[in-house]
Amino acid sequence: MLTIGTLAKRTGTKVQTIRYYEQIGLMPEPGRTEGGQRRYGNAELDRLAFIRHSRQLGFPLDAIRELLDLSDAPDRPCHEADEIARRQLKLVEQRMRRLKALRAELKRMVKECSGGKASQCRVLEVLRDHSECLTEHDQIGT
Amino acid sequence: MLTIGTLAKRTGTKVQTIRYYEQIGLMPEPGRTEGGQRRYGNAELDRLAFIRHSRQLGFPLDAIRELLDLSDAPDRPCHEADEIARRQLKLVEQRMRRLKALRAELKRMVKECSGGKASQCRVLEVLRDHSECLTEHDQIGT
DNA sequence: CTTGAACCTAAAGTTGCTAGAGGATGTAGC
DNA sequence: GCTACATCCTCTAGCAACTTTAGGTTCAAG
Repeated sequence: MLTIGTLAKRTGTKVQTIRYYEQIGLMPEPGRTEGGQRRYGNAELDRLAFIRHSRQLGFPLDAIRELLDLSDAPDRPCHEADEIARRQLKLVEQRMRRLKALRAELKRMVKECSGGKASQCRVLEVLRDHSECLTEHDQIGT
Repeated sequence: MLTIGTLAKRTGTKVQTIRYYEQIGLMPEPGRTEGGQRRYGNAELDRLAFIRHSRQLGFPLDAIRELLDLSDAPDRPCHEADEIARRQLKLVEQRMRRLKALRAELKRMVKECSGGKASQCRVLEVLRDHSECLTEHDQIGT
């Protein structure tokens, strides 16, 4: 019988995150002690490890939910899992391309910083000027 | 005199986002018409362009705030701006390294999918198994 | 039996926006 | 001057995926 803290340590998750996963139905409601504390078994440990590994690969929680469902139903065809993975791969490659462009521009900025006053600073100048960059008006970050 | 919609179009921002920037103090409170609609000048257009370009480079709003302050004080030494840019560059490089590892693992998963049933699916198997991957217990996504 | 680490719930905060409701304004054409 | 109607306004809530805080309870070791 594992406490939530042990589960957390073993999977590199925060305790609160585990409770959050329970809240949104990604982890099952575990058994409790008389005093009301959660106690887990190995099945839960495995499930959480699956979730965390998937998160580390960047899968959103919704996709993980689907993957867990598939994982629980061994007779269903697996092309759905494959689909999800391919989609994720595409996203990752998109982000990589974007980051590459960003890195190039940041490198240029840093390299050309005069080290003098803000008024001559290339960093600020480059930020002020859109014209040299790929003006894709879309989202970043995620 | 520019309306908020014009400003939005010119900078590739949504109208609500501009109002949001105003709310958090990143954009100044502009003048208003008698009826209460916002009217902007070119200074505001430039400022917004600066913000958007910085966001496209992945700078968080806090960093942009600092950069704007620097930009407003031309006599301050620019090494702070340089610092911020370097920090950002480091973050970007970190993310790139991480994404590269992810891509490799995703590619492997996709390649080895048998196309059969979920019970033999490598995608699910790989997700179940942490041992082959760099088990860095830290955040992803951002 | 005491101490203190680890547990509990519930609610709010984080980042950077986006979306919707419900209504007011501005401007172009007639 | 009047009517459409695109655009503007405020306010509130929502998104992902958690994290933090507050205020209290339980468990296990010594």
